Amino acid sequence: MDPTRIDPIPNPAVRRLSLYLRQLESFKRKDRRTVSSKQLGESLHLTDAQVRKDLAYFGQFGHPGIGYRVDDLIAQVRRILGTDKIWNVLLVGAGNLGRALMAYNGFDAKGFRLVAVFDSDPSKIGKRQGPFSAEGSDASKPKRFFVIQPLSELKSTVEKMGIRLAILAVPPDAAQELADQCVESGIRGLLNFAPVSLNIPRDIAINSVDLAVQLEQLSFQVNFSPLVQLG
Amino acid sequence: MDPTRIDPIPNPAVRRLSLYLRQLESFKRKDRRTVSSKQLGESLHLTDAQVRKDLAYFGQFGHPGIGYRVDDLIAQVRRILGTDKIWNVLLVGAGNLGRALMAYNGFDAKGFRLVAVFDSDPSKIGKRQGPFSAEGSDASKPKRFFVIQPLSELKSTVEKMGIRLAILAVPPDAAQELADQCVESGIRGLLNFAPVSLNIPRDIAINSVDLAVQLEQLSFQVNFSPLVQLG
DNA sequence: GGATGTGAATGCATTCACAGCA
DNA sequence: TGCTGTGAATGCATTCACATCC
Repeated sequence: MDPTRIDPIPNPAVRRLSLYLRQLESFKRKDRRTVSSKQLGESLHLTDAQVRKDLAYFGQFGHPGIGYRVDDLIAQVRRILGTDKIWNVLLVGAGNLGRALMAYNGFDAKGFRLVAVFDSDPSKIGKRQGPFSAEGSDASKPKRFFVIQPLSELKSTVEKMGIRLAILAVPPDAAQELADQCVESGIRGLLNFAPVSLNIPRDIAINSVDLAVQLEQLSFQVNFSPLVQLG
Repeated sequence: MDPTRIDPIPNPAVRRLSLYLRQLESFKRKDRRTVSSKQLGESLHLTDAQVRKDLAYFGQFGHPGIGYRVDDLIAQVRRILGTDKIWNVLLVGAGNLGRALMAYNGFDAKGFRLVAVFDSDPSKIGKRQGPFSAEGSDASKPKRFFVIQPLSELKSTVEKMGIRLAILAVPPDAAQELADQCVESGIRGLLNFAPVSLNIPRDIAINSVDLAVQLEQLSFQVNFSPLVQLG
């Protein structure tokens, strides 16, 4: 009817896209040149049909009789996910988790760069965190460090550095208030580690990681998965 | 046909159960005595029908005209998730993320207790980590610390302490090998923070958290959500 | 009135199965 | 032969709508 109507893309397909990318990068490290939907699927415990359908939502990337060329597909998936360009990311919260995130240096290879850290605790403002050296990785890499900024500088920093993504690693009580400040400052996507449900405008992307929730899921599965039939 | 056949429980329903619990605990802190499916749903951006159906998979917990009694429902959901009893949890990996997890003290209130930490790095073995004091929380609480154990003690510790859950916070290259060791030691559920797809037996529960995947999902949504129609 | 629990209806996502291409 | 891309069929999950109860 409406020719401008685009086929809806299943959310689960987008989630799997990230897994395909991760797996493809692993294949590339092993110098694999091509991979079939069957092989890619098996490595992730998915069916070949699932893999083909997911990728086909976004274009025709495969070659009948051959499979998918690893390099090409990596480039395509990065483009689709938007990580072919670098995203500047900020962090709110310089507590235990925040420090672990600052020290984590797997961001850059994935297209994300942590560029600023904020905290509301006056005793932390202005303090330098780092330098962080890569654990178990090339020690000759340039060491990074961060100077903790006050929230009063949030908006200006977001604008100055063109930051669109924020990671929230703060106590639960403070999370909503700080999420609001991020949104007001122009942030377009939030990764929330606080164990609370945040209210944010519909046009802002959000993703939450709650450690307790993850463990509870394991608890349930370990206890009851053999007894109750899971769907 | 088969009277022993139990209605399959949708996986998404189990995931939401954890969110209901979190939200109910928040309502309890605000001294709410009862809550309706509509109110609980709105706080999590879900429909009331969704909430009722999810809870009804597990029993009849509500009261027509009243709603759900907060205390009762908390107890029921905890029982369903299996967190009415304490789970001993071990951690593999005393790196940056591992240290953040050791310092995190939100476990206990949720029914999980971190009781042992392992690392393969000989220079870390025997070292004490901590004491950890609760940030922004009651400083009078007993301070905890951990002595890093070698992997050779994994199995005996799992057996001695009745540990069934493990958190894997290790580099990607080591993750599969260490997951295997956990399984061999009797671990029944794994929470994996390494950015790799693990192969484990079907009867072992697994849950993975990959920071890059989370950020990629945001990247996609921010870039294309207004353009492409998401399902 | 105000709320639950639940079959029935709808809407999504996955899988099947096969035409078509290298 | 080996593999993709894709309509059609199936299987799940969500929503509707209403009988039922406080």
